[in-house]
Amino acid sequence: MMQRTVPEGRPANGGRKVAARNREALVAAAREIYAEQGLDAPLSAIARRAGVGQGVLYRHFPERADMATAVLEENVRQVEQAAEAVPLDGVLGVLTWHLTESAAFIGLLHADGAGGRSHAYARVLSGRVERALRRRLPDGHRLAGGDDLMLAIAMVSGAVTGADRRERERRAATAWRLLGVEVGPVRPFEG
Amino acid sequence: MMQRTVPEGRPANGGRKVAARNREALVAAAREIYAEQGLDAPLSAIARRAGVGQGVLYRHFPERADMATAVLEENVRQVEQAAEAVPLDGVLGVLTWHLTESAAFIGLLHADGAGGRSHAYARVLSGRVERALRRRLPDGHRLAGGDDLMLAIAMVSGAVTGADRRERERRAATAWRLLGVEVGPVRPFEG
Amino acid sequence: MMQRTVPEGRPANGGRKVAARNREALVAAAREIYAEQGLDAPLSAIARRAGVGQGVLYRHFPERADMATAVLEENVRQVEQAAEAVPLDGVLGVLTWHLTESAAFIGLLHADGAGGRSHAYARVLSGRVERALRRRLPDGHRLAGGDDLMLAIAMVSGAVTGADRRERERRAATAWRLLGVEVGPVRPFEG
Amino acid sequence: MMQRTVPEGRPANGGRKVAARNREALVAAAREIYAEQGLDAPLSAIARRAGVGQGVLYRHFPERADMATAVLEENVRQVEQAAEAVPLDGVLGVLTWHLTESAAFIGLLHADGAGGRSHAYARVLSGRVERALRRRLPDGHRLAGGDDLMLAIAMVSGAVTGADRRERERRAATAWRLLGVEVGPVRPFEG
DNA sequence: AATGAATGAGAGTTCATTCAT
DNA sequence: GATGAATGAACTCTCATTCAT
Repeated sequence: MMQRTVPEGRPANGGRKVAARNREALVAAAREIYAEQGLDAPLSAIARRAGVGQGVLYRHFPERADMATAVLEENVRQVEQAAEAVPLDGVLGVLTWHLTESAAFIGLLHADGAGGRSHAYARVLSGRVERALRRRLPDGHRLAGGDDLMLAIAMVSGAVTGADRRERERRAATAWRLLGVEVGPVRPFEG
Repeated sequence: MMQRTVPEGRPANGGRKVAARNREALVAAAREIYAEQGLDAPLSAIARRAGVGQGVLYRHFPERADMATAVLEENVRQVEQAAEAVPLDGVLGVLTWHLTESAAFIGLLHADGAGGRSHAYARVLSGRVERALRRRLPDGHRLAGGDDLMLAIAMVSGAVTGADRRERERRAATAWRLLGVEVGPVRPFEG
Repeated sequence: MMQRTVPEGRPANGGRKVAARNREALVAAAREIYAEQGLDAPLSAIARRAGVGQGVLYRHFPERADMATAVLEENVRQVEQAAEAVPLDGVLGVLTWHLTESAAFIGLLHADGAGGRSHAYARVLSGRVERALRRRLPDGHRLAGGDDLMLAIAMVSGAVTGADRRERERRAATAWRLLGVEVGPVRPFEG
Repeated sequence: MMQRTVPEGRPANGGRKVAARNREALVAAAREIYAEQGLDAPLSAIARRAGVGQGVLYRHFPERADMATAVLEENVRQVEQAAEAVPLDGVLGVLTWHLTESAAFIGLLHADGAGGRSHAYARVLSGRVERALRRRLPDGHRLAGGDDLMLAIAMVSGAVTGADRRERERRAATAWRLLGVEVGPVRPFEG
């Protein structure tokens, strides 16, 4: 049988299927790179890690923040799913896991906005986190009033920033304790 | 290759007297720029704001972090002075003022960075803040144990980041309340 | 801080086809600039002469020495080709031509520098020159022993540096005479 | 007895004696720094090593090359003194010692001149070396004709550049051997 | 649609040189 | 005369973003 040769110099164009796969690969790569290098990591590093060209990255995420937002989006979705399934302390455990693992979570919820599309979207995501938690929040809970809930999250986030992975988890635990809040096991949500 | 400089029409060289003035101008400029743009602001912006050449900045602050450390140092000194004069809630008020005013405060105390001279110094400053507060901390205070004290500060800092000035102050108050800690008036220390 | 680029009125992006052409242009420009200004010439001068942006230079030659090595590589190839075709005195003529034309030649073969990738490669090239010459070197030739051969080349190079073009050629001739070695016509190798 | 205090902020002004001492210190420092870092070493390093301000350096050596020339001048004087006292092979030994020790020697004799005062002076020094050697050169010596003598020196210089100290000495010996010239012990001239 | 090279604006850093004190 | 700070141009290197193929 003859060997079919791939025409040289013409990169494969996989069509729609590949496009979706690329998007996922980019988000996954971004999650890793952000964790390793922080949110300021060069976009080229993400594209490289994802195994795609820079152009693809721009096609899927035209603004720099879109990339980070996409990672955050996934995190938020997990928190929402957890809120469907487990009581408050469990949800907080999942949330805490994301706080300690994912640079995107902290960095973006914190982002002092110049505004812009993705800043607005970060606020949307922030609202989704709040709603997800609040449905599990019993009346009269310590954090039930005003924006105490989101503030507490920001505080835990503040407690963990700047430390290495192991230390982050320890600090998160202490921080919640100082807030007088019970937190379940710190781990990702698995349906 | 050697550097070839064109020495035409050079502005006056202020001489030795201006050295101290320049240093102060740089620190003041850095405080402003950090507040506006964050700790990653370009050094050139600081030099420009201070009205000096880039070389002057490097003479006074050979490493990037030295600049931020100098700002931090001033903040810490005020906290220490407050701790000499007023009781805990007052000191926390001064501390909180710095947390809400100065981007350099926590970013630096917290950085678990690569090490290096100024990282070590940041730890020294961190220790000084802790000692200053602890001497005013009654036994059995909520934050008396372990590193609860510094962690609480980091938490308030986390609560505060990303908001505008007015909002920052409100959030700081709420954050301390969530921690169950009484805080005096939020203001700079004036001997 | 992130890099903010102003993308106004950007010149055309030549696309992938120009890559090879750019590389060649850079090597050619480097050859000229090195000859004019020495191996320490600013890389920006090379990029400018080649008519490309600085980034292109770095893409093709990530380390400073890579650029010089590329020039050297071409020189060495010519010597090797000459060694395939003509007897010793002819090869030495070609070699001498490169010594008198190209600043990159000895500066690089000689650098006992810190090591690093391109230093290693320089040694490879040095070995290739030596082998190319040695295959044409009759037993018992004056330069047959030890590293006499490469040392002699370094000596001629030393004789030649610092003079203008015409003078260089004269000195090279004298230098070889002092070494008691017969050299053919000094000229580039043309297949 | 009262302690006499040195008036602060007024650097001692030692008068003429100190000026001479400073000049010597600078030349000595330059010799060291050049040996360590090459002729492109920052002038500030030389001033620092000499323990004087940058201004003093410029007072004594207004042009960059003046500094290097001063070092070279001393080298040349030693060769001249040797030529008064010992036969050719001894003088060549002293010369070789300088070639292997002193970056200034090689670099400057080689300097492809833009011209300028110190380039001219380098030629003067070059002439002095030649005359010093020639008076010891028997008629009919290998290097007696034309500029063979200086060319041979340049060749040895070329042989040694780029190697580390120990290697330089070995190469110098081989180089002189290839030139068929007998050389005495390689060492500085001590009256 | 994907690729990956090109572009060029900065950011960081280093020094030669001047000059008030 | 000496000191050493100031100046700022020049150089290296990095990326965000575009775009021919």
